[in-house]
Amino acid sequence: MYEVFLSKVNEKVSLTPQEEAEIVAHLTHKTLRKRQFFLQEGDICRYIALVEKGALRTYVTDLEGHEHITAFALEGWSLGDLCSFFKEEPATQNIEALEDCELVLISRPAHESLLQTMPKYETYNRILMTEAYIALQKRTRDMISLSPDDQYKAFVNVYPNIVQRVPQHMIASYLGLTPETLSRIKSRIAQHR
Amino acid sequence: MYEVFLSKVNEKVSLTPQEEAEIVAHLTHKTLRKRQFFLQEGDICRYIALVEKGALRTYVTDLEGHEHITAFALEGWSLGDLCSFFKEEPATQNIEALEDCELVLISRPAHESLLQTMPKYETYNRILMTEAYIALQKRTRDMISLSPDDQYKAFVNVYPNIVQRVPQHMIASYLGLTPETLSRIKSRIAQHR
DNA sequence: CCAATTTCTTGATTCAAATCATTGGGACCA
DNA sequence: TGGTCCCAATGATTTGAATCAAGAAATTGG
Repeated sequence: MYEVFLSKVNEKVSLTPQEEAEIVAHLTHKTLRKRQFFLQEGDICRYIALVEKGALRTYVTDLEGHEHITAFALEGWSLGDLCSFFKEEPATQNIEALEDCELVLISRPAHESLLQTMPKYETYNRILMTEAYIALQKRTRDMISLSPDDQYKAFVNVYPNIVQRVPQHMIASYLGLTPETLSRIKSRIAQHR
Repeated sequence: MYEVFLSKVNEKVSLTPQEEAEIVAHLTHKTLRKRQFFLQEGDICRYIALVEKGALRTYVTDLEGHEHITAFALEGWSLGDLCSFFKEEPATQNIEALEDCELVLISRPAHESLLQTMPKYETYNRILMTEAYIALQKRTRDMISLSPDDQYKAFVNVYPNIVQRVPQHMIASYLGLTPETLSRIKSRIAQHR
């Protein structure tokens, strides 16, 4: 039931069976139906989730009430409003299931406890955060320096599986475009080959 | 000479004098003249820097050769192309001094050595990366959801000291605008009060 | 299986920012 | 002192994406 989580940790630091058991003892499990929310703006994010199965989207709402998707998450990806989780402030992000989902959760107390008692867990988190930062920096760079066409091409290359599973207008939202513009970009790209 | 670095670490984990000495033994010092580069695209980023004094900008170059500033750094801020630093790949970022600078450097071997031998250093890094990730996420959210006017206002509120020290066209570049547009935004904001 | 809803595409129009172009103000220096 | 360079401000024009609008295709649910 917690294989995906453990295999993620084992990718970075190798755990003994005892350590695996210790971690599992701190985890809980949750299922979500399509369109259910894992987190809503204004609530406090009490858990970080890892996706065992399914797909979700994270989005924020701007002053005019428009939604902007900031992230997708598929199997093996982590989720949560870190700012809200660590500072116990109201979340600014919404996280919604796009398909029926199986999640593994870790609460703040469980997280802190593991950090205290298991150096490998802290190492895992340091590496995880470093990689997440690098990935986000890369995405920010692409947003800034690529044309919409190239952004879409990059997106398709990096996340071909998401393109299959997520409606086009959500990908448009993620890329900061209207659905119409993305549609035109696609036909433009199709032309030039 | 290394007070700024040590005080940054001490903010997150409190060090004994011995630990402070151990860290300092792994650091080096560097001065940079205005317009000198700390890092150039294509080079491998061998050091992470902390700014003791001065100001720098990080920028990337797009396919058409246009520069896009992705970050500024003032006293107490950290710098470097993390992707290049950890993977020993050519850097995609350029880091240039905007004023004469004093930097404290840590090399990859020194960093790894401290991670191995000093749990507090690992804890410091985990917290640092987590905060950096949260801050970058916030910036990305603002880029996506705020109007250019609000983005500029937010920038001025968060970094009033940068506005003083950095030419306007660089702030425009950071915000993803042309200098002309930023100039108009400023006069628009001045009108409405 | 069919009706309802959602999703995608395509066209016409509008609008905001980029681009192009000019001006004026300092700073620095011979 | 006059000249050059750099920077900011402003005006005129162009351009590319958003918006508005409509219809076709696909999915969903009863």
